[in-house]
This record gives sequence, structure tokens and C-alpha cells, in this order.
Amino acid sequence: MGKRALDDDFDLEVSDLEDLIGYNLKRASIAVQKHFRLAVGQDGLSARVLTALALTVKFPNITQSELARMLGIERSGLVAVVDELEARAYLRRAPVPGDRRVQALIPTEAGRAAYCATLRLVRAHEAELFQDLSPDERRLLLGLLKRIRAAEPK
Amino acid sequence: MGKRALDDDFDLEVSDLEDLIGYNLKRASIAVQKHFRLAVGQDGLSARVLTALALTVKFPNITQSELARMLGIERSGLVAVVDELEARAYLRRAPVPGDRRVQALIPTEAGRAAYCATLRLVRAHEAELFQDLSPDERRLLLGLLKRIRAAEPK
DNA sequence: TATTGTTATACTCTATAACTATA
DNA sequence: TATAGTTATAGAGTATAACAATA
Repeated sequence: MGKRALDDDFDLEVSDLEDLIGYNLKRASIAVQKHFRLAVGQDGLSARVLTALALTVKFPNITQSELARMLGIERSGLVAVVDELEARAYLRRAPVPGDRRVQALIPTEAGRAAYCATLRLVRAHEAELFQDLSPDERRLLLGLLKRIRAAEPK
Repeated sequence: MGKRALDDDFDLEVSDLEDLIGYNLKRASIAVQKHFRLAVGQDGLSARVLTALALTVKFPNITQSELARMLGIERSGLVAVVDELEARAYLRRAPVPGDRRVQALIPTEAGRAAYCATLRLVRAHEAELFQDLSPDERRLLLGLLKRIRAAEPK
């Protein structure tokens, strides 16, 4: 057993999973999403459907390709999401004059209302879950997370 | 259109997805995991298999039920993980004298070496990915994430 | 040729329920 | 009856590849 092996053992002592940002990020994200599901309920929108609805409300007439790019998923994966939102009558696929390949996504009044209602639930859920973080700490955390997101590969 | 609707619109203006901690947490986590997979390579351990190996190295003779509880997943989901680690000869399932229901997980020398090597890759990946966060900022982030994890429901 | 939406398909991660062998 | 490990199965969520319609 040479110095190399000893160094390895030392590394094991002083640094493990709990010191990795990625590990803590994932566990924290899972914790928040569990709480999210409890907050929006059994029949509530899933996180990914909510984000799709949010972007449709924010950018009416967005196309599915644009939406997929913003969400960071493939076009193919978005079909089921838009199907669900259309089945709930929260948006409709509308033809675009001038390019018959494209379907514009247009939120309905019910869609906007559902978005506002769900967002209110989610804000309440975050207020409760993060109650022992001060406003300064929340702002700090948000800023750090955005900087990490900005370093995303590809 | 009464005051209620106007308030909703105002809320929409000042607060959207980008202000939610949960949304940023998930996107940041996805970004880090993408980078993680690039760092460990095609044949490298996945994050969940690495965490199982890490806990086996840290707590030799741990049982699968204990490991599942620590990882926050069901016993059933752990079987494939332990199968993979055993197939790689990184650990073995060993009978426990006194209770023939239990299988203790014992890391092999190759398992400890693989854990050290992978952890070194992961630390390099985090050092690169988080290079524009100062040491203070990283410590701060870790602390905030741990406090969020501590609030996990159930 | 390239792009949009779509289908088919598969893989990862996770959960629930039921089985077996023990205790 | 309760527990440990296991199997079978299903459901999200995602990705790749291919296709038809259109540009």
C-alpha cells in the first residue's frame, strides 16, 4: 500500500457525496417536487405541463418547436404535453397563415385562469417549504441557481 | 372584469416561472447531470449507481433495505442497481449469520477503486462547471441546499 | 434539402403489489 | 404477523429515428 492508496483513503474521509453540489442539488430538487405534487394535488398539472402552459400564456402563438427549445426537450416529447393541455381545453392548436407546417399554440381563457390558480398554489407551496430561508437567502439562492443554469452544456 | 382579474394579471407580470425556486432548482439539476454524464463517460456509473456504491463503501455490510432508505427509493428499485454493481464486481451480496433473510453488501477492492476514481472525475467536473462560483458561494449554496433537503416531506 | 409536427420505439428512474423465505 | 429481498408491472419523462406535409 503506497502513498497513492493512502491519499485515496484520505480523500474518502474528507469528501463524499454530501460535499457534492450535484448530489445536493438533485436531492433538494426531488424534495421540492414531492412537495409540489402534494400542493397541486392528484388532478393538478405536473411540473412539466405547467411550464409548457406558462410559456404558452407568456408567449401566445408560440410554436411547438420554439416551446420545446425553451423547455430544453425534444419536439417529439412535447406532443403528449400539448395533447394534455388541449384535452383540458387550456390551449388550442391553430393554423398559421403563410406556413401550413406550423401550429401556433393559443391559450384559452380557462388556460390562463388555470395557470394563475396553479401558480398561486405553487407560490404558497414555496412560501411554506422555504419559510426558514430569509428573503435575502432566497434571492441569493435564485441567483446562484441561474448562474449554474447558464453553464449548461450544449 | 373586476379587481380580482386585474390582480391576476399583475401577478403574472411580476412573478413567473423564472422566479420559482423549484423551477430553477430542477433546471440547474438537469444541467449539472448532463455535465456529469459527459464527465463520467458512456460506460461510467450513473449518478444513482454511484451513490449506491458510495454508501456501500462508506458503510460496508449495509443491507439493501437500509441502503434504499438512505437513497430515498423503494427496496424494489434497488435490486437492479445492486445487480449492476455486482455484475461490475464492485460489491458482493454476502449472507449474514443469524438472519438468513438479509444480504449484506460488501464493497470489493475494485469497487473502492472505482468509487475513488469516479469521485475524482466528479470533483473535476464540478470544479470546471462551478468555476465562476467562489469557494464562499459554493459553501453558501451547499448550506442552502441542505436546508431545503431537510424540509423534505414524509 | 430543410423544417414542423407526429408516430413508433426504447431506455431510465421510480412506484405499487404480490411472491418467497425467512423471522 | 412482520420483514428482506425479489419479481412483475406500470407510469412518468426523455431520446432517437423515421415519416408525411410543407417550405
